[in-house]
This record gives sequence, C-alpha cells and structure tokens, in this order.
Amino acid sequence: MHDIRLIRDDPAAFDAAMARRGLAPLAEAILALDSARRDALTTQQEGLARRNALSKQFGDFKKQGQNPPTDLVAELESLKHNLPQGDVDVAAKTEEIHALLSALPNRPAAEVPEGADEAGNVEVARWGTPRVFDFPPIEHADLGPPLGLDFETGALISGARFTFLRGQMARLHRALGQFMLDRQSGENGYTECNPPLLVKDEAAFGTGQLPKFAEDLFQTTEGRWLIPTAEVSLTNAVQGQILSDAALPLRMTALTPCFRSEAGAAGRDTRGFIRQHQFEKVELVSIARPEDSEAEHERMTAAAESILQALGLPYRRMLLCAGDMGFTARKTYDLEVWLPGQGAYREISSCSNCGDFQARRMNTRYRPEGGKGTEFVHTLNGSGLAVGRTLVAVLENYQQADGSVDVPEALKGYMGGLTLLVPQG
RNA sequence: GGAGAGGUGGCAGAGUGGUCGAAUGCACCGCACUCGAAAUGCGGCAUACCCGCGAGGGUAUCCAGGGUUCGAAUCCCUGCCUCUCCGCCA
Repeated sequence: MHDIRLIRDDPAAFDAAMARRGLAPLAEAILALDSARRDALTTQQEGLARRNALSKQFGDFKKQGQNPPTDLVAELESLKHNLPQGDVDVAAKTEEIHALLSALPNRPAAEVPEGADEAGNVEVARWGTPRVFDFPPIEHADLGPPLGLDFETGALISGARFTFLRGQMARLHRALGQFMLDRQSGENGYTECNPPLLVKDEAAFGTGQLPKFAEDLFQTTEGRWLIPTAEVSLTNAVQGQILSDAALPLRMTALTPCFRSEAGAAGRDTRGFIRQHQFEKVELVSIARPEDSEAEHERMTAAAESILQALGLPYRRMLLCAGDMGFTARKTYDLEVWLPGQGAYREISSCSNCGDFQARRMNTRYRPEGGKGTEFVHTLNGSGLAVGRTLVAVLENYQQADGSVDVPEALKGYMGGLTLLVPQG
C-alpha cells in the first residue's frame, strides 16, 4: 500500500516507479480522487462539528428545564437528515481510492535493474562448482520414482501437482526440513514458530495476496485461506501492533506446508516435483527498523545461502529486475540452485525486502527510541529454503550411475543411519 | 455444538445517556530537591485524519459493523475474539 502523501508530493516520481513495473501513469487519476475525497471529508466534518455544537446547546436548554428554540431543533433535524448521506459519500470515495491503491505493486528500490521479465535479472554472485559427472546425470523426475517419489499415487488420490513420498524419500524430505529449521532457529538466530496454516482475509490482505491474487490461493468453504507461504502467517503476527524499538529486529522462522492453486501456471513444470499444489518450506521473516532493512535483507539472504552451502549445492544469487519482482517487494534476491539433470539453475529461494509496503497494509508500526510518534516498520521475507525443491536438488546433485543417491554429509544425523538412497524393486 | 461472563489508553482498572478522549494507580518523559541515586513534589504523556503558511482549529476512535437518540464508552441488534462450565474430538 502506498502513502498517498508520497503521490501528492511527487506524482511524476510515482508514475516513473510504476512505469518500471510496466504500468501506465496513474497519479493524476489518483490525485483527482484524493482531492474529491478530502473535499467531501471536510464538508462532512464541518457538519459534524455544527451538530456537536448544537447538541450541546440542546442539552443546556434541557438541563435548565427549558425547551430548545424551534430554529435550533429544526437545524438539528435537518443535520440528522443530511449527515448520513455525507458519511456514505466519504466512505464511497475512501473505498474507491483504497481499492485503487491496494491493487498497485510496491515501488522498486533505486538499485533494482530495469527489465520486464526474468531476462532482465542480474547475476550478482555464484557459489560452488557443479560436479563433473562420469555418466549422464538424469532429472529427478526419472531418478525419483524408484527411490519413493511416487507421482502416480499423488495423482491418483489428489490429482495433478500432488506427490506421495514413501520410505527413504519421505525420510530425506523430513530430514531436509528438520535440518533447515534447526539451522535457521539455531545459528541464524530466527525464532522457531509454528503458525496457523489457515488465515483470515485481513491477513491475506496484509501481505498482499488479496485483493488481487485471490485466484492463486485455496479457500475453505467457511472463508479462510490456506497460506501459500508462511510469510503470510509470520508477517501478520504483528499486524495492527505498535512495537517497541528494543524489540526490533524480530526474526521468525517456520517449517510449514504451503498451498498454491498455480492458476496461470498451466503447462509449466508439469513433470516432477518442482511445482506442486502443496509443498513444504522453511520461511524466514524479519520485522526491522527502516534504516536496518537493507542490512537485514543481506543477512537474510546469507541465511538462506548457508543452507545451500551446508548441503554442498552450487547456486547463484540473482538480483531481480523491476518487472520480475513480486507485488510487495521493493528489492528481491532469488537463489537459483544448480540442477545437473536439467542442466540449469532453478529458483529455490526468494528473499525480499518489502520496505513499509506490507506494514502499511497491516498497520504495523514501532516507536523509535528517542524519536517522537510512531513509524511503519519494514518487513522482509525469504525462503530458507523450499524443502521440495531442495529435495530435487539433492537428488540430482548426489545421484550415482546406478540410480542411487548419496545422503549429503550435513543430513546424515537426520537420516537414522541411512547414508544412501537405493532404488527399490 | 449448548449455557454463561466479558472485550475501555503501554499495563491494571473506574466509568450505565451530555460536564468523558475518558477518573485513579503503575510504567514512561521533563523539572525541582540531592554530591549522586532512591524517595518525594510539580508538570507532561493515545492514535489517525481534515482545514490552516503558521499560531491554531476541527473530526473520528472506549473490539468491529449496524440501530435508537438532538446527543452513545454508556441503551438495542449482529459479528468477531477471550474466559468458565458442559458436550464432542486429535
């Protein structure tokens, strides 16, 4: 959500920022609405002030046992008749401008590169050396089934984009989640959380899924939304709050299932475990002071990278261009892991600084120490990491010629003695 | 799911139709006293928005939304949430 004052102060800069996202100029229309709303509001407030004053007189007459003069009564009568319409007028204009503003994406940070889509993303770092295979590495979709990655049963009971994990594969999946959560809540200093997976409209609005992206979510019959990421639950944990300066930064992590309808992704990644309706992810969320959010973003990205490094998975860090960033982000790093079976880098984590964009939607503020009043916090979120995609990366990077898969050193303590995944039947 | 109680400022907690944006206590900030601190005294201390160059003025907010009334923290309805008891249940 944008600060309307920012648009009033510099409409051209606002339009320029939206243009980077590929949007047509909007400031003029917004400001016209804003001006109409304020006119209506001022008129209404003058009416209310008049009513309050007259009501006081009315009460004074009554208290002295006198009947209020008829012209006083008449004016009150007319105010009583007219004020509700003024309310409706103001509410309608407020709603109109709110609807418009809440559907606009965040302004990209200055250092975010120009670009319309992923082709404009910039590689800023690369870690690890892809392993040299003495046999042709295969994709996880072919490698996985004999190891317990059961796409058929997933499709049987739930349909496309659902997978059933069995035996050693289920164990490896669990090990990955536990390992990541331990790492983030331990060394990396995030507080482990176990949040609700179903949330109210307000929460989905706060993190930006609503009103624009409802079709990407699953909704229960009684109206709650299944979280598409724990970002929604963790970030909204501070909705409506005024935090103390000393409490910041707030760092939270959670391992949760995530649910996505994948509307609009028809035909993409239909094979394999990359794009599922349900997947697990360790999420990182930080609530930070504005002046610290830049550094916090780097710290968070490093926390996500620490998992890839510990698992020995080569990756690169991409700085997303303006056109490829998510709705709420002002700056985003994607981590892309090397998948030798596909011969490509694939997204496995996305770490975003949302600035005060979500904080405004949630109305989350803090009291700066020594300062006056309150200020919106900055929110950040990142995957640390997506468990399913990490499973894919482990399979493809640690595969052997005979179709077995080595368990990475870092996971051995989580595997109950299992050090090698072996094809069954 | 059934029955009951309740939701007031950072916290606790008064307030049942106008004099209430709201007593009091605690916390916090400033000043005084003090070598300093504590104690004490005095003063201050909600949020958002609108008008105004400013000084300042105004509006709204006592969970939320409706309603009654000239006027609602206070009365009525609905919803949400919390607590207690019962039922069911992992």
